[in-house]
Amino acid sequence: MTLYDELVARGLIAQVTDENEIKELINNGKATFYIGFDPTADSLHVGHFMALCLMKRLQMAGNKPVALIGGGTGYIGDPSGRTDMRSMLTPETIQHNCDCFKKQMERFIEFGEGKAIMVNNADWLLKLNYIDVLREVGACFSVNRMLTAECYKQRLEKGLSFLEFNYMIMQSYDFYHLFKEYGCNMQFGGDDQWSNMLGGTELIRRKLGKDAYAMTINLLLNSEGKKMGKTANGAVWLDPNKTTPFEFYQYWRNVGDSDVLKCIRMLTFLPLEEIEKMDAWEGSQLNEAKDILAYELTTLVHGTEEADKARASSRALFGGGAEADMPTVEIGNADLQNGEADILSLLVLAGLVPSRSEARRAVEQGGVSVDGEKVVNIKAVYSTEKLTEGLVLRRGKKNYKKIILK
RNA sequence: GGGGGAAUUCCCGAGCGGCCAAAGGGGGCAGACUGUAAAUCUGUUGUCACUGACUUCGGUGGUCCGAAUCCACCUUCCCCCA
Repeated sequence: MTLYDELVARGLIAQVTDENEIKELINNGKATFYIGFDPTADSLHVGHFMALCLMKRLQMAGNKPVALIGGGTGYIGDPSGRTDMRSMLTPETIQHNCDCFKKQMERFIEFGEGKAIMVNNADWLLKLNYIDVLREVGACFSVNRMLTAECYKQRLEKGLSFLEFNYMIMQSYDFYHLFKEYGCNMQFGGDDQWSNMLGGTELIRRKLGKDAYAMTINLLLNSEGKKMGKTANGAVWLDPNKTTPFEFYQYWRNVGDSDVLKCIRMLTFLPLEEIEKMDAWEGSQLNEAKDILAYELTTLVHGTEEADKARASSRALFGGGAEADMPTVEIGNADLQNGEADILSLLVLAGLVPSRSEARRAVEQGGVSVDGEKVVNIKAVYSTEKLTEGLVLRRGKKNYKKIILK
């Protein structure tokens, strides 16, 4: 099976500019391609992870990856797929985010001589001269055409600043620049990038009379059409300090039935034959598939050791086994009153609830247990002795913390 | 530059000068049912010393016994005309 066919089989490919030419290039390791990452946060997330995996797959097939960090485009903010304006980032934040991205990417992709290269578009975008750009590049773009691009359409209703309107031109300029500098002939990205990417191929054609290609991968959507990799508290991050390996594992362990196989196909490197077998699974058997998905991804992102720990904790908690590797919170005597602590304080100290009011509600609604026993009395107190031994607090079905007095 | 409108609790969005911690929906959380899934049903969703008190309705002052509701100024956003 060729690389291209595999990408199709995994459901990754969304749109391509010239299927035959792209097949020819990537299947034979002849592509030098780039994927851009704008430093909008201090950690990569699942969407970036998909792009990095794609990069890896192509690299394994002999293609040359260029990872572009958007230190320059970060100053503008991509309006694609957004209904509101992005808040402007300060230069310091952008720099910091770029550094974070760089570190994380190095874990997934091999950079160096003859391998992947990393570039930052700040290096060429920031020193552009406005008038020069207008004459050289601006002349190649038709505002009429740009306005019909999908990414601007919805913003025409809500308002689009001139700053953001220029994003497409900057991204196109990147492609043009990389084409000239590194012979970069392809650009990949999320499907929301399609119009921006076409801008680049178009610019290259106009300026240089040469062909370059673009290909987008499907965004990871759940069966309801919502973007995956998001929780109520924000994104699922790759940075273990922002999303712990356990939380990361749990996110994937808890995906909906209808999304498991799709996720395995798109996000893991498991052979397709193996995935085909799982396709027949139904009902509670899918739990096994979810376990595989969670374990595979946690391994890819955090390494085998962390994945093993996360899986062990998860099984212990939900399988009723031992309390292995439970997140633990230490408290001191200063947190006690008269040598004891009441349940509400403990819940707050453990970080299981944000306030005493929430703690009260949780207890009143029967959602709290200590060492496996449901707590109904909001005035329940625990002695120094018990606390020294450690208590396992639980709020709801999925939130556990061990609390211990030091 | 001229004219008009809007800013409400996580989001959307009601809100008569007292009965407003503020309708309704979404989302979140908890419970039941389950497979750590989905769907459904129920409760809950500012804080605390919790049958009471305190702090919230863009900001600052003011009117009033009393203001999210009235007035002034400021800030921000949107729309129409140029």
